[in-house]
Amino acid sequence: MADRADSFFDRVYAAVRAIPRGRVATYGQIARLIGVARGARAVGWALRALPAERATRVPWHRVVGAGGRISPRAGAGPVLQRRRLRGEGVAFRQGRVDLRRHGIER
DNA sequence: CGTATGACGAGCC
DNA sequence: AGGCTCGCCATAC
Repeated sequence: MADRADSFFDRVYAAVRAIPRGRVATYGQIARLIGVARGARAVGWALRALPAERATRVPWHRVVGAGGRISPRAGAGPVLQRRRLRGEGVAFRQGRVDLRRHGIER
């Protein structure tokens, strides 16, 4: 079918949807997974373009910044993200996700 | 087509 | 440790 996974955004969404429940990936890892090694920033742009945070099937909350930090941004996103992750059993250490335990494999 | 923007990231001070 | 700058990438305008 026609090409839906051809655009950069869709490739990002596909990769994010592949993150297992209870685990997290960094923007940089997503970028690498879709073949754009230095496109971490663009990954963030793609997630930002998602419809309402609650009205998407893309588990955007499983994507965090390098080191496991939740990227600060306007709105209740960060709070919701942390809440959802904790709901999946993801452990935080000083405001940061413990990537050693919940990070995806590289 | 040039400039601005942003949910990044690594390096430097 | 914490904060700032610079480089990267894909869009928006």
